[in-house]
Formats: sequence, C-alpha cells, structure tokens
Amino acid sequence: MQIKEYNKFIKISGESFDLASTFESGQCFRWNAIDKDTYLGVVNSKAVLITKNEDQSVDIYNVSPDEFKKYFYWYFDFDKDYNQIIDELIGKDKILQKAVLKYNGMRLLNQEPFECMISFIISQNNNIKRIKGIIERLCERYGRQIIFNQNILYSFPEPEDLKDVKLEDLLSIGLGYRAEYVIDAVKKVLDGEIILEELEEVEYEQAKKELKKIKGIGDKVADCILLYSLKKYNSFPLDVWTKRVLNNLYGFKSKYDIETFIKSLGEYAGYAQLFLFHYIRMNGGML
DNA sequence: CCCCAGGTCGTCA
DNA sequence: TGACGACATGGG
Repeated sequence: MQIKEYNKFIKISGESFDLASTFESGQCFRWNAIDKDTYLGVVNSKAVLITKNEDQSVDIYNVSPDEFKKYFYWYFDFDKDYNQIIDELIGKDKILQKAVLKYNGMRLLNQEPFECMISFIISQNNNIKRIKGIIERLCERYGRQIIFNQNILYSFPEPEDLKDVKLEDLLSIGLGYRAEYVIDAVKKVLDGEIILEELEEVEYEQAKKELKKIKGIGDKVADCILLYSLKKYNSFPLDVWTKRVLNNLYGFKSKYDIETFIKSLGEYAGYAQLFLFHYIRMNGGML
C-alpha cells in the first residue's frame, strides 16, 4: 500500500477499497453517495470526502496527513493485512468464498464507540433507511455544525450534548420505544458506569457483559459495538439476515451448529459476518 | 389491515 | 434456559 500526500488530498493506492460495499453494508450510517465513485461522511466530527479513481486508487479529502496517521489509517482498517484475512475466509467454505470474492474491497470501519453504541441501539427492529434518518435528526439537533464545500453537516453528539435530553425530544425525532434505551446509555456513560474506551482493553466476553448492562443492548447490538468500535474482530453479530444465511444456505438447525461454525472462523469471524450479511442483503436472500 | 425492519425486555413455565 | 408477546414508527 502506498500513501501519497498532496495539497488537497491523500492518495491511497495498492489497496483494494470498494466504496459502495464498505459504506452501504450496514456497518455505518453516516456516509452517503455523492455519485457512484464519491462518498461524503462525517467521522469523528470531521467531514470526509472519498473518491475512487480509474486506476483504483482512492483520494481522501479534508484529512490532514497528521490526522490520517493518527486516526483515519485505523478508521479505514489499513493496519490489517486484507490479503491474508480474505485468503483465510475463502478457504473456509464455498459460501464464504462466493461472498468474499463478490465484494472484495469491502472494508471494516473502526468507528467511535459512543456513536456506534447509540447507532446500533437505534438499529434494533428497524430498517437501515429509517435508522439513518433518525441518526441524522439526532445529529442535526444535538451535534455541532460543520461546513464543508457549501454543505452543512453535523457531528454526532458527544455524551455531554445529550445530558439533558428528554424522552419526548427523542420521541419527536422518531426513536420510538428505543428512546429510553438511549437515555439509559447516555446516563451510564456520563456516570462512568460504562467506560467505553476501557472495554477495548478487556476480553470479548467481559466487554460484552459490560455493554449488556445498558437497557436495550442485547447480544446482537453488543456484538456490533464490539466489532465495529472496540476491535473485537471475533464477534459475529447474529441478526435476522445472518440467521437467514446460516439457516437457509448453511443449513444449520441448532444453536450449537451456529456456535460451532462461528468458533471455527477464528479471530476474524467478524469479517466473515460482514461479507455474509452484505451478500445476503444484496441478493434478496438467495445465493 | 397486514407484515417487516441489523432486537430486546419482561414474564411465565 | 427457552418461548412468546409487546414495544414505536414508517414503508411496502
């Protein structure tokens, strides 16, 4: 992988990066397509623009070389060896092989824990389009305004920004019954009952147990938070779509079958889940 | 009016 | 533990 610094952008080459599957795989909710090869997102209170070139290189705008080294290099998962991860997944079975090859270039995004936690609490029993809408309204109301290329964007609110939020406020932007869950999460973070950053240093099982103390966080939401923001790459979120893959395509009948399968995937099981989830969703539940 | 969406909670056996 | 209905909201 080569990183070149230009005046207006940073160019990444020699690394496969598929923008559409990365940003539209349901792992994140604040990236939007400007056109087929360009996405605009808000990450860690910054507007970031990414565009893909003919030669397959990717240009990242509005990120300084320093910010890239300190933050976005990890955010985009560039510290991993994707060739090795992909090879390993392809060797597991035919279904994974198909999913991984089809969406080669999809990357796992290492997100901010608080944003990730609130987002996936909102995601439960909800559809991605509506999840994005709710999160956008949350940011408009409680985040900080960001001007970028004549666009008005909003940062994801910090815990302190949500300190005095009332149930009615959240209901009015469409959170529904999840409103009280968000309030509980904010309270536990502000009280120091949950220290998200520390969970990165803790073992998977223990970190999951801590997260589940928050009302509205069960196994699935906890696994998403662990995978997408706390570097627990072995976590494998079991949602309706993934269960569909495991039941219909793999033919697993029991909880034991599924547990055994996930364990067999090893330390990068989460990457397998990312590909399988995206694959089944993009192909209408068929293979 | 039905069912579904990146589920979880409370309750009851 | 495991099953099951309830839970807001909007779209198909």
